[in-house]
Amino acid sequence: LSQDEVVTAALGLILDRGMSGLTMRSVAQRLGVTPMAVYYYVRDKDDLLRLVSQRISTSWIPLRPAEGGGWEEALRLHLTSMWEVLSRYQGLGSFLIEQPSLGVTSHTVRNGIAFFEAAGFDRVKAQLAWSFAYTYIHGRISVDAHLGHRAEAPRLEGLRAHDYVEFGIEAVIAGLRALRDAEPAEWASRAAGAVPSSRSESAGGG
Amino acid sequence: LSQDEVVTAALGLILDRGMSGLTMRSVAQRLGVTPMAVYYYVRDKDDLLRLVSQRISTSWIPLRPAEGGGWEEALRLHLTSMWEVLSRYQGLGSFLIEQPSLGVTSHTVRNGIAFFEAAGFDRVKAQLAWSFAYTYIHGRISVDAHLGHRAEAPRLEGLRAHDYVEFGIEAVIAGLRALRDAEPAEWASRAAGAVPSSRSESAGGG
DNA sequence: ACCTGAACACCGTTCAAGT
DNA sequence: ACCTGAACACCGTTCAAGT
Repeated sequence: LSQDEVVTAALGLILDRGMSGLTMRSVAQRLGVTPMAVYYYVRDKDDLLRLVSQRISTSWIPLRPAEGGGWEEALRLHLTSMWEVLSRYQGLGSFLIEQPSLGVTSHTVRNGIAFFEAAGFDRVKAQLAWSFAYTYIHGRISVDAHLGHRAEAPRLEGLRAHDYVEFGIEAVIAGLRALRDAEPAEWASRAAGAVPSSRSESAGGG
Repeated sequence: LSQDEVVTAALGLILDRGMSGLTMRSVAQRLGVTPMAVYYYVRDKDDLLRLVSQRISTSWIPLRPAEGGGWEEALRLHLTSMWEVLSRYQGLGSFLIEQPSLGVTSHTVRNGIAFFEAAGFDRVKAQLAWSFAYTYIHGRISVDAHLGHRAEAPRLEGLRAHDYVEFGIEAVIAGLRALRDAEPAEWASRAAGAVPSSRSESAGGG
C-alpha cells in the first residue's frame, strides 16, 4: 500500500459514487484495509483532498505566454482544457477548484499576472484580468457540476454544455480585450480612487 | 414555534458559525427545543436550506428590463446587489447559489432570457448571455467565500474584493456587448454548427 | 514501519410515544 | 397538532495496541 494507491482509490470513488461517496471508510474498504490504515499515508481528509487536487491539476494545459498565437488563444486553450478535465469529475470540480493547491496558489497567481502583463495589461489590470478569467471558469465548473445531477434543472433548447463554455470563454476574452486599454474611470466610475495608480495600502483577495 | 423562526435560527447560525455550524441539532438548540422538533416544520436539511435560500433571495435587485438606463446598467445593478447580499453570508453564498430555488429556476432562466432578448440579443444568444452573467457572479461568490476563511490565500496588492467584482461585472458587460452583434463564426469558430440558427435536437444545461 | 480494534464525539434521520 | 426520547446508521478522528 502506498500514498499513490490511496489517492487513486479516492479518485475512483469520486468517479464512481460522486463526492459524497468519498469517505475515509470507503477508501479503506476499496483498498481492502481497515479505516485507520489510510491515516498512515494521509494526515486527514483535507490532506487526501489536497493530494487528489494535485494529481489532477497536472492534466491540463498550463497558462503560459503564447508563442505567436496571441494571449487570446493561449487563454482559450488553458481555460478550455481546465474545464474539460474538471467537468469530467462531476462534483469534484466544484470542490477541488476551491482547494488552495489547485486554484489560488501564490505560484498560480504570479504566473497568471505575468501572463497578462506580457499581454500588455498593466500590473493592476493584470491582477484583475487573471482573477476574472479564473473566476469565470470556476463558476462554469460549479454550475455544470450542479446541473449534472439535478433532474429539475431547466434545460435550455439546442445548447450543450460545450456551447456555454465556448461562448463564455469568448466573452471573457472580448471583455478583457475591451477593458485592457480602457481608463479606470470607464470601468470604475462609481468607485473613483478605489484602484490606486501606483502603490497602495490595503490588501484583498484574488 | 414556527417555520419562520426555524429559518431565522438557521440564518443566524450561518452568520455566527458559518456553514459547518448549521446542523439540525444546532438549530434545535438555538430554539431551545429537541432536535426532532425542527422536523415538524421542515422535511429535512435540504428543505431547510431551500427555505433559507428563498428568504435571502428576495433581498437583491431583480433583473428587469431597464427604464432608460440601458441593459448594461440594469445588469450591473442586479449583479452588484446579488454579490453584496450573498457575500455577506460567507460560505452560504457559494452553497446557496447552487440551490435550484435560488439560481437556475425555470422562472429565473425565462426572466433572464427575456431580459437579454429585450436588450437585442437573439434567442440563442440571450440564453448564452444570461448563463454567462449568472455563471460569473456564481464564481465570484464562490471564490470570495473561499478566500474569506483561508489565511494562506495569497493577497494581491492594493485591491479589495469590491474592486474585483466591479472589474468583473464591467468585463462581463463588455464581453456581452462585443458578442451580441458578432456572428457565431467569430466565437464558435472551432465548433462550427454547434449552435443551430433555428431549431435544434439536443438539450443542455444552463 | 505498517496496520488493527475499540472507542469518542459528532452527524441526519426514523419511529414510537407522549401531551 | 406539536413536541420528546431512544435508537440507527453513518461520519472523521484519537489512542493504544499489535506484528
